[in-house]
Amino acid sequence: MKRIVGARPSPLAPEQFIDPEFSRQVIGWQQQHGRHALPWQNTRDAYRIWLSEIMLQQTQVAAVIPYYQRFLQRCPDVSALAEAPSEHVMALWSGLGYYTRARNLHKCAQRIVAEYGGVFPDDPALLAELPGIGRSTAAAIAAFSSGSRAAILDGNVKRVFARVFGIDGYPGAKPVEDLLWQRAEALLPAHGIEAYTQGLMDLGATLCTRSKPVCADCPLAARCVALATQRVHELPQRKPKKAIPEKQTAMLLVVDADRVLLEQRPDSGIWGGLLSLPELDGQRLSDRNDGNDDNDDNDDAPELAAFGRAVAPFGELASCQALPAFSHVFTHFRLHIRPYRITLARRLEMAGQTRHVWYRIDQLSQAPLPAPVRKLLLNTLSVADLSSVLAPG
DNA sequence: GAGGCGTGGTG
DNA sequence: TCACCAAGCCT
Repeated sequence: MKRIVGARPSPLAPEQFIDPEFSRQVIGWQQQHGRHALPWQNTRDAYRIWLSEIMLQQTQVAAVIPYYQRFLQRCPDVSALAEAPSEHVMALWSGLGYYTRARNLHKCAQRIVAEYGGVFPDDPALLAELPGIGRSTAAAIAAFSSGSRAAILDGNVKRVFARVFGIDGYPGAKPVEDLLWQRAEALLPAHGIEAYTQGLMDLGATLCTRSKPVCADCPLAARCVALATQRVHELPQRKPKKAIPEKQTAMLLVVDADRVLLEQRPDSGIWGGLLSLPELDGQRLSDRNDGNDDNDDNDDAPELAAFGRAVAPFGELASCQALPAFSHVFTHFRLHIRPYRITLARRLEMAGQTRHVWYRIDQLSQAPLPAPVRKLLLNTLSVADLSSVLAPG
């Protein structure tokens, strides 16, 4: 860091927090008790480290591991990923959630090839300019792949710092987050950034957990403000929560011979860029505040004519059968889904460009589907339709 | 700067 | 059954 000659440190300058003992304790603990055998460890391959960091954003280790290994099999390096069709990338991500990550991952791979000759830069500031890589993820990638000295500040670190230093307030609030970044920068070790960075993550994931933290085993217990003041359970302060809205939609399960009708969703919005079932116009994500629960199929069920109009571009409606309704809860709203099984008298050729596709039922496992839609299709199409595909003649 | 964006596990 | 949680980034 540059220093203007003659300038004196302000009262809150990072120098105030320099504390070599802190990183020594974290590093020592990590080497003895931290995690050393995760699939993305013991490598300096920036591609593998980057992929793991993106998958791990807001996602737990156990959920990531199978996706990570399958992804690496199909796309073993950044060139393979850059050249892969977008639909393959989305299919590999299908079920992991936060699908903008997958589209940004693909874009990022193409930029690494085009702008950096397929080699990830070491500089965290350059990494942070790439799509899907923010300040913290850039620092993690740089630290693990090239030993660059840069600070991370993810949920684990925020929780550890809030407790060890007794920091009040919601860590997502700007002033609190600024303070946390200041600490994170100031506490960086002169050497051993890899073990230190991994150690902070491991502490947060295995000891300093949100509920039931194992303070007895913590290397920072002796200096932990929250432990000393019996405030471990109330730090970090939670985000103030609001009631989530209720929304509903009618999904159309249109089957014809060995195919089911799917629709590509817009890139922005829920399930962006995935394939999903067509939804009834006017029902899609419309607000609904009548307080009814799931299985009141009759109250405001769509008219039969509405189904006929919805499928008109694809065929002539023969019959329509309501399937069991269910709900799916997102971070920010609850979606009530009413699925309907549609049978066509005859299928029409699709005219012009369309976001719709007749997808082979026996290929659905390859399709980039939202998790609840995949479940619905699996449950509904289990035997009858698959047998029509598999049976000869 | 607040809100949008998924999913599976857990108590 | 349900509320809450888990390695953030983008607009």
